[in-house]
Amino acid sequence: MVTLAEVAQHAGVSASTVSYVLSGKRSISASTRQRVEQSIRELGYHPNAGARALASSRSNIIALMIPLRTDMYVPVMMEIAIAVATTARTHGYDVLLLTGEEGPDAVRRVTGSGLADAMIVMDVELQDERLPLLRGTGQPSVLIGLPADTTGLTCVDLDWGATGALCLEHLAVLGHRDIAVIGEAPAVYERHTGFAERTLDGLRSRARELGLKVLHRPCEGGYDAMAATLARIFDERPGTTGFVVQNESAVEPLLALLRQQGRAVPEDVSVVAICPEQVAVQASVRLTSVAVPAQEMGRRAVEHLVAKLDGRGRDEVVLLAPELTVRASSGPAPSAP
Amino acid sequence: MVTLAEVAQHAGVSASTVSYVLSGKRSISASTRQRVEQSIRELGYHPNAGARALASSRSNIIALMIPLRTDMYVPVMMEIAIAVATTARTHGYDVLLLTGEEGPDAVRRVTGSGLADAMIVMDVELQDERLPLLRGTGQPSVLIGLPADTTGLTCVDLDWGATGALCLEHLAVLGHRDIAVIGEAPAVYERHTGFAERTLDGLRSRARELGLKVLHRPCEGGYDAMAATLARIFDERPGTTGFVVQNESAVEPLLALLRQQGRAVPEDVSVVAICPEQVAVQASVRLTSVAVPAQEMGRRAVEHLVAKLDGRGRDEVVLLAPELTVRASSGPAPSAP
DNA sequence: GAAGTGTGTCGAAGCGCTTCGACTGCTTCG
DNA sequence: CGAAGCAGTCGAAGCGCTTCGACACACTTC
Repeated sequence: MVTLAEVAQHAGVSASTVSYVLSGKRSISASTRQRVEQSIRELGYHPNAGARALASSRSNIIALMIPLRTDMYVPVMMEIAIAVATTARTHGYDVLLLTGEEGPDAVRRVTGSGLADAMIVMDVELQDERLPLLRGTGQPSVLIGLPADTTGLTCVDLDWGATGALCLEHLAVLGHRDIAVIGEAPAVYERHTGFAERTLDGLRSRARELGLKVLHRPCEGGYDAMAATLARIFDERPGTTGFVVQNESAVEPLLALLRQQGRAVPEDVSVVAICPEQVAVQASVRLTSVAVPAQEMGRRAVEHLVAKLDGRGRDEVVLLAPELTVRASSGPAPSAP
Repeated sequence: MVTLAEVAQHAGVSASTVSYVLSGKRSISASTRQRVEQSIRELGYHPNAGARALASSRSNIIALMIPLRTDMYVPVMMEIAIAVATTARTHGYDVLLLTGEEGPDAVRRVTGSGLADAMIVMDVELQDERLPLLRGTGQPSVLIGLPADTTGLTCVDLDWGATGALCLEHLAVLGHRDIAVIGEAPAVYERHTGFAERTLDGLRSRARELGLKVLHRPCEGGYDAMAATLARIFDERPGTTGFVVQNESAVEPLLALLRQQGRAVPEDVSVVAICPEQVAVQASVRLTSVAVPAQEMGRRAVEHLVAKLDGRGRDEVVLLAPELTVRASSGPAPSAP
């Protein structure tokens, strides 16, 4: 293993000079710099991470807490994680992967041990146990998701309320009056995950303003669950002509079942999905949808974190504006018989 | 920030004693141990990771390289990553997330800097650039996936050859003679990803033994691509009655298209899928399938790595035996007209 | 020409931990 | 009863780096 000292000797300078060449924190003459860089290359030197962390009390690592559960938005989570990792690298950081399993203890451990300089937390619940800890430590952190109380926190998220409203509006403009909302699995609502509730709120309040009727049904993914859910919906509200789906694994079943029942999309019923772009495009009917900007969220989270670590940036809630893309699954409501 | 020295002072012992309490590397009297543990708790002490790494030249971190691409098996990758992270924690390790982006350099960086003690590499290509590096370093590593040459490497993977053979056999036993294989996107084959090619080899060689005809077609996911692929298949081989699908995003389109064409599953054609359990169960027809044991793979990879780090364990190729679960998508071949 | 101002380099201290050898009392055994 | 062995503890060295102050030297500035 090559050390700084060996590089220094090889280049005929002192260790501190090599360090300054590496960090750029003091000016170094061009000739010395070149000599040192040459030695670094020749010897294949890599600074020891532990020593660096100890001496500088900076680990250059960002911790990322991902949910343990895989009952929703798996590809989204993955995309965020990848975006976080790659963005972090461009700023010189590595990413430590924590699963939610340890819960709040993970926050303590990472903060206390100096393992990471900062933290990104996903799958935030409205009253998340981790929040007090994050507020308490001096460590910068960014949430991907929005808790009930955001004071003293930095959050990045899609504006789910606006997303719900946008979907509703789109259907309203098309003349639909009776809307069914197919949501995530009941468990998602039970643990008060912010995005699910906010979407619903946005949807409902806009419906109230526009005088539309909204029926919300959580739904496990898959055909059987969707079939049951759909039956109940048409049972309660036979006049339903608009659907908003926020559950990737219910999208395709819904389309298949509608087809099976002889309800044409978009002639008889319109469907608007809230899902990753890929799902919307690959579905059997190209779906009018609001995409979840996963990459953007990951990137923004890291950038805010880096800003904080550099002393710039302050607590802030960043809500990304939803964008609705009209595709083939929505159209004018059938005129009443 | 609380240090070892402060704990020592608080407990009235020397720093080394506290260290030995923590590591258990020397015997400590029960009374001293208790006093120290008490102090640790009272002060909320967490050992500094950097200092530890420096002094012991062990970071207690495992690096996990995941693919940057998201053109296949995203949920599987995610499941593996989560399994790796949770298993690693039970052995006292944390996980550093690396994307394939940096390529081989990431291996050099992590190895050289002592950032991680060991490495798990996913998305292995048959002739992977990273292999020479992994063989060269003293660092233990485990591949999830199988390259062409495994000498000096430890690998964990599903036995894809056997998986292919198993699917083929199942269809053969049911009397199908003309089999179509719907594969991953062409790009996956082009970069010579081991699993895709091995599956195909296993399938084909068993087909040869049993005298069946096999037609392989790579396929991007989604309806349009699947429709084109399916048309070509029935065009070339109108007598096709068995399908093997290795591409999650082609599964549902295939089923829908078959239905649309009036071909009943499993009465007219049988479908066997190679996909995550969830996809098989949630599909519109419950699919006969071979599951990808993602969790198992992640767990095993970590356990092998930990064994190596402990000086136990040696290079070895672990192939998990595939299991085929019969569900509702496969049945006897229709007797020839 | 003395004082001030940069610029480039070095030496040494120290980050918080692990670990080795040494020491102290015991017990145990020939 | 002295030597040997062991459990339990301590002190000190050192892991590889960053960073602070000091210093040498070359310039400007009055």
